[in-house]
Amino acid sequence: MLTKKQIRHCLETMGEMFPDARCELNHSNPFELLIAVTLSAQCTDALVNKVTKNLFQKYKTPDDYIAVPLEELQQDIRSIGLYRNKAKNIQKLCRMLIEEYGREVPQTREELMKLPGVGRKTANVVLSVAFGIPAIAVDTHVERVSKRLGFCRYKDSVLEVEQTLMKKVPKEEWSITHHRMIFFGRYHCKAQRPQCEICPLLDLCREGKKRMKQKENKK
DNA sequence: AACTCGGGGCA
DNA sequence: TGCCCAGAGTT
Repeated sequence: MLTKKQIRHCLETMGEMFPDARCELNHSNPFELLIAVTLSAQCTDALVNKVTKNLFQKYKTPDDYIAVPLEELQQDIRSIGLYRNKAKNIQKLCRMLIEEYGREVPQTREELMKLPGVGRKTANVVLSVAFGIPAIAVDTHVERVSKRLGFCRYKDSVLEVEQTLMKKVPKEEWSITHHRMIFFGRYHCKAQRPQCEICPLLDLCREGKKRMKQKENKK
């Protein structure tokens, strides 16, 4: 496990590697962000943005989403995987916003997670990106990077990864931290072919050192 | 903890 | 073709 100081160094380096790290999902208000993040599960944000470009022209409010038949909304997001369930969830979610939350996106994790299709990760993205409330959204990238570098233990659950990060990173940096780790994970510390050879963090990365040693033995 | 949903993008 | 993608819900 890395120390707080080492983790800080890692995060700063990631910030230098990806100075523009931020949420890339199209949105102009919390409601649109909520829809976009819900759609983004298990698919790339580029694809989500392609769909929401037209979607947000047609649907502005929760009422708009439930005014059409389910089949129509499904067709409108058809190019995204899992679109049947996602369309169903969005309509259910919009009904809840109308009936229980006065058409406003709730601003607590507990309430957000009551919405269908909204888990802990989505709730944390909405909190931090839409409302500026400190949160660390742990997706596959954040989890993988945390485990490879040694921010946490290999066996940690997603929730444990989040709790460890919150403990080791100052609150003011939670939001930027998850974006930096996501960019680092997506473009550099990839799931398939991590670029350890050119990684500025190789010296303190337990997985990287292991991989480089294995490579050395093969020669 | 394991399984399922799922079309598009990329090697 | 095969494999993965800014997960969530159910068993």
